[in-house]
Amino acid sequence: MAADTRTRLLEGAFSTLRTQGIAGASARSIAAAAGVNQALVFYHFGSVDELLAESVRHAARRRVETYRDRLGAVSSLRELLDLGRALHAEERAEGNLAVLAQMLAGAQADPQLAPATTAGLHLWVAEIESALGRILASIKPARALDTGGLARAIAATFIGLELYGGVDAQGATRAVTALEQLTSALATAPADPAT
Amino acid sequence: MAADTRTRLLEGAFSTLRTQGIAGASARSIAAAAGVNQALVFYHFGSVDELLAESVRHAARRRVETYRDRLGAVSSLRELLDLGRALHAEERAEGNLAVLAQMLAGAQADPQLAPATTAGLHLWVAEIESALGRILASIKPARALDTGGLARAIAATFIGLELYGGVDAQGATRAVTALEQLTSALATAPADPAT
DNA sequence: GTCTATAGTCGGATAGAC
DNA sequence: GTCTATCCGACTATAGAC
Repeated sequence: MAADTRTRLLEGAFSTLRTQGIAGASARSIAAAAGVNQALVFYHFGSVDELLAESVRHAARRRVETYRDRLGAVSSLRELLDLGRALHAEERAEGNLAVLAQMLAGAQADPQLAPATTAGLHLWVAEIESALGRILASIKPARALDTGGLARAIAATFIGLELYGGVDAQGATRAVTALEQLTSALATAPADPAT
Repeated sequence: MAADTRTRLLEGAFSTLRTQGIAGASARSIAAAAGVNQALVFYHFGSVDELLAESVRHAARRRVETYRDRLGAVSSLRELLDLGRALHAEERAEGNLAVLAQMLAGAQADPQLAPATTAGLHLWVAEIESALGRILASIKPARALDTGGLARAIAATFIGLELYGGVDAQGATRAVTALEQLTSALATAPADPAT
C-alpha cells in the first residue's frame, strides 16, 4: 500500500477503468482513485490516454508470467480445459477482463488506445496458442486446425462473455456452462483417437 | 432523408455510437450528427441515456424482423452455419454489432443503459436459439446441449470478435476463419448420424 | 515531485423567445 | 417544436509556487 505516485496512478487507472468504464476514466476520477493530485497524471504520463495504455501494459505484464508455468504443465485436452476455466475465473475476479473489454471498446474510436490494448490481449493469445498448439498436435482430427486463430477466437469470446455478464449475469453463466458442455463432449468423444 | 427530428436524433445517436463510441456519445455530438439543435435531445428524450436506449431499440426492431423469415427457412446445420455467416457479415456492415458492443461497454458502469442493451441483444439470442433448437434436435449427439446457453455464447462471441476486429482486423479474420473450420468439421464429421 | 490555481473547452440540462 | 442563450459542473492541460 501507499506505493510511489506513479504506481498509484497506474493502479488507480486500472480500478477506475474497472468500475467507471472507459467513459468515466478521466484524469480527475483516476487521480481520486489513486489518492493523488490530478495534475500528476500529466506530469507522469503526459496524457490520460498514455496513462491508460501504460496501465494495461503494467497489469498484463505481471499476470501472464504466472500463467506460463501453469499452462506449460498441461498435457491433455482435459487438463487444458480445466486450467482454462480456472484462469478465466481468476481473470474475471481480478478485473483484468473487464478492463481489457473497456479498453477495447475505447480503442474503437480512439486509435491511441489501440496499440497497448492489442498488446495486452496478445499476451493472452500467445499463451493460449502455445498451450493449444501443444495439446492439439497430439490429437489427430485436430491437426488441421489453426491454433492461432482458435486462440484469438477464445480470447474474443472471453471478452464478449465478460461484457454480456455485466448486463445479464445469469445468461452469461448459462453461456459458459453450455460452452463447457460442448468442449467437454468434444474432448471425450471424437478426441481420444490420438496420433 | 430529412425525416422528422425524433427519427433523425435516433439515427444520429446510432451513427455517433458507431463512430465515436460510448465515450463520445454526448448530446452535442449526437445533435450534430443528426443536424439538429442540441436542446432537442432533452426535449424529445429527456436525457442522453434515454436517447441511446431508444436508439438501440429502434435499430433492433427493424432488423430482426428481416431475419425471422430467413432463419425459419433453414433446415440443416450446414445451412444454419452459412446463414449465420451471412447475417454476421450484414450486421457488421450495418454497424449493429459495433453499436451493441459500445452500449454493452457503457452499460457496465451505467445501469440506465443496461435494460435496452439486454433487450437488443436478446432479440438476436432468441432468433439464434430458435433456429439452433430446431436444427440440433435432429442431431442425436447434440440433444443434450442447452441451445439457449449456446445462443448466448454465440452472441457474446460476435460481440467479442467485433471489438477485437477494431484493434486487429487481421487477427479477427483469422479467428472467424478458425471457428468456421471448426464448426464446419463438426457439422460433417460426427453430426451426420442423425435421429 | 507535488501542490494550487487557472485557462479554456466541452459536457448535461434548463429557461424562455419565437 | 425548434431555436438561442445560459448556468454550471467536469474535463484536459499548463503555469508557477513550494
